[in-house]
Formats: sequence, C-alpha cells, structure tokens
Amino acid sequence: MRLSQYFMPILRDDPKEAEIASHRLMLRAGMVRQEAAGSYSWLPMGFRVLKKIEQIVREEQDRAGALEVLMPTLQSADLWRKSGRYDAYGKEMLRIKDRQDRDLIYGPTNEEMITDIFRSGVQSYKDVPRNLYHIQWKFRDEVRPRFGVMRGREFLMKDAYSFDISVEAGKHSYNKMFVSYLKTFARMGIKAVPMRADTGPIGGDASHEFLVLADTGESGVFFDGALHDLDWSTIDIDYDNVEAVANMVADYTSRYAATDEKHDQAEFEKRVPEGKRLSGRGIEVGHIFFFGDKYSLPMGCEVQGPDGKKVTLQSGSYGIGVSRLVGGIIEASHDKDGIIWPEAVAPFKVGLINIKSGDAEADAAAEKIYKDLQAKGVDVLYDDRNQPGGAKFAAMDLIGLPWQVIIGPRGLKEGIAEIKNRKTGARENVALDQVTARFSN
RNA sequence: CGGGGCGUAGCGCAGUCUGGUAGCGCACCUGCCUUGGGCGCAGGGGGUCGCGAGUUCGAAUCCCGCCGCCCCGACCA
Repeated sequence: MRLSQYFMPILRDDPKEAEIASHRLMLRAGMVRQEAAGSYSWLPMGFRVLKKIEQIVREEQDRAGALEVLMPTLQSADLWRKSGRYDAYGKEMLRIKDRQDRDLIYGPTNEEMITDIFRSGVQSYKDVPRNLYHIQWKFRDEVRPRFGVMRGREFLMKDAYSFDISVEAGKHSYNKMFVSYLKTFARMGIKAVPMRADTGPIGGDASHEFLVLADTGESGVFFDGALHDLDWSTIDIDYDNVEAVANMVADYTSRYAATDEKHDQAEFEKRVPEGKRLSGRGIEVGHIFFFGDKYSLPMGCEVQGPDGKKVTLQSGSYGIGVSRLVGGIIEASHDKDGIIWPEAVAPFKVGLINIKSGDAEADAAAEKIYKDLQAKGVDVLYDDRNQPGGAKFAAMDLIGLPWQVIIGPRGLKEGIAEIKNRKTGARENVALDQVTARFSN
C-alpha cells in the first residue's frame, strides 16, 4: 500500500479526551474515530489490526475443535424471559421495540440464543460434546464507557459455548478452552495470565479471567512471580489428551494469581514467598466460565442418554474481547514515540521509507523494493509522500510497524538500505538486492 | 448514578469575568526551496462560536432550557 493513496488521518497533537496510551495512540495513528461515547468507527489501519486479531482467535478456536457460527445482534426478549435474565440483566442491556411493538434486545452475550439453537438441533448423547462460537458485535450500555476501545459500549467479542453430557466431560471442554486461550494470546505476542475470578451475572462455578499486565488496567492483580518463569510463548498440546490438557491447566493455575475481587491476602502470604509476591494492574482480555446447567435447565436443553433417560446438558461460555485486545496490546507494547506492534497482529509487516521522494534514484530504488516485497507477499506500507524525512520517521514510529526499510541518497551511494527494528531500535545496513530476501518467509 | 470539567476551523487552544461583527499554533491549498528525525520563504482557503428560546441597537460573551463529550468515584467482555 502506498501511503500517498491510503486513508490514515494522523494527528500531530494528542486529542484531549484520550487519557491512556492506547486510546491516544489509536486516535493519533488514525486507527479509529469516535462516533459517540463508547462507540468507534474502525479506519483502514485499525481495521487491519482488528481483523488480524480476529483471525488468530478464529484459527485457535477451530484448532481446539470449536465450530464457528454467526448469530444476529438483535435477539427476542422472550428468549431472555425464559432464562430469567430479561429482568435480571439490568440497564446494561439495550432494550428496543420494533414496529410491531415487539420487545427486542441488542445482544450483550448469547447464552440464551445458543442454548436454544443447540437444543433444537440435538436429541442424543451421541451429539455431544460440541462447542459453538461466533465473533460478533455486542452492545452493553455501560454506565461509563472509557479508555477508547478498551471499554466501549459496542465491541467485538468472540464467545464460545460448550455442551457436554456430564460435569466431568464439561470440565474437559473448559480445560480445552483454557489451553486454547494460552495459545491464542501467545500468538499475539502478549502474556495474558489466567486468574481466578468472580463469575459475575453470568453465573457458574469455575471461572478464570485472562489478564494482560499493564499499568492502566482496570483490575488490580496479585500473583506469584514464579509465573514469569513459565513458558508463555510455545504452548503445544493434543486437545484429545484429557489428562495432558488437565495437567497443563493445573500447571498454569497452581501458582497464586487473583484479581482484587478474589484476592485473599492471607492465602497470598501463605503460598507465595515474600520476595515473589507481585501486584499490579491488568486488562481483562478473556474470561471463561463453567456454569453447568444454569441455562440448560430452565431452557430444557437435554438429550437422551444411553439408558434412554433424558440428561440435561452441562455448559460453559468462553469470551475473548477482540476489539479490546487492540487497545490491550498497545498498552502492553508501546514507547514514547508510538505503537510497537507484535509482528503477528501488525497492520503491515514492513514500513518502507523513501527519504527523498522526487529524487529519481531514490524513487527508483524504493519502487523496486516496494514491488519486490509485494510480489513476495510481504505486507508493506510505502511512505511515498512528498514529506521531509523527519516527518516520515515520526509517522512510521507512531504507527509502529515492526520493520522499517529506509532508502535515502546516503545509503544509495553505497548500494545499501537501512533496516530498522521498531521494537529494539537496532539498525542494520543491507545491500539493496538483499532487502526483499530478508522478509520472505 | 453522585461529584468535577469542557463544547470556538481537521487537531490543540486564546477570546467569555468587563457584550461591539472571531484569533493563534499545527494541519490543509498554490508557488518556490528542501528531504538522514515533525524543513524554510511567500501567498491563500476554511467558522450557523454544541442546539433552542430570551435580554439588548448589538450576544461566542449575559439569562433560561436542552444536548453532547471527558475526568474521578460506585459498577463491568
């Protein structure tokens, strides 16, 4: 993509409404535009990141055996009356009437609908276990939206729902999602620590939140420093191996880690040696629940067992805040100059800077590298604007692409380009004809 | 939902107290010059001063009502 033909309205000044880094940087880099309190339009640069994150989530859900569906944003109020949550959910749920004066709601979550769908499609114990998920926009009419996309009212969420014949089988479904979350976040280049959590209005028994550690997080967290010793980047497992999956969950939950809601100071001090007691703040990017028959029972979600008797299914739900992750990743990965995208979610892999646009030699060299990179399938953003070099450096650092390729008269004299790593700042001179090879996988 | 604050050009702000026909920086357009960390010179465009009603000869400014947004707290993917 040529920057001269892109839509990326960069702001030089900080918008006054943005207090925290991710919000400020997303607005400055032209990734999003606020439409109303807690409601954002995603501009090309931001949308690319959102889609990359969504795709990683999708691939890891599929790998864990979940099946993708898509449910509507608007739901019938009757469905929610059946579960009792129409009255219980409170004002966060947006209630709407259609032209026939029928009560609708804009879905804040989908337990009722998925349970209804699943119930109508299964009759036998042979039809379970199953896990259905979708990635869909949600609306929760938050009392106080803030921090940009981190607490919007309208947000993109992946929510999965498991159905099992027994509590024991349900536990395995829960554990599979637990492990798949470790893999999902690891692929995005962030560490999201699972912590015991309150179950909230969704209800249930077992529940873990996954939190990205960041000073601007909304939750207080307390954890064992030994958690840092675990390997968070390579999670490898056979999902069908019940014991291995359970062991891995045990491994990542055996050390103390809790949000302030579940924190027990006495237990913390008993289990964690003094030098290892860490506390801080975290951003909740995932939340998993096992809630048994909480919805299956009132909604009659049951199958016939081997003995011919009806069995009420056991369920869990598993959420990942896809749009929140965009902000969460920035909170965990930025510096004074701008965003530092982990490669897996970066909007482009390479930013190509032509320091002297208009100079025949520089233009020719940059054009060639641009076309070669594209031919090799490397996502490249080419700053071909007629701007001074300093402005291009500043813009490229702001938007945070992992690699910068810098073409200028100085290097061209020696037949080289400069490659800069955005994260480390390391620079390297590379012969012009070797640049493309450096980025081909 | 309680407390505080803000709404003037795309962004950041001044002007409001003390009413007199709207200004600054950046951005943008044209030309020249430049391009190794937000370059220089010259010229230029852009505003129903959040909305409505009032007071006044005259309202961004004073009065009344409304709307929107932000921050702190209580609540949450």
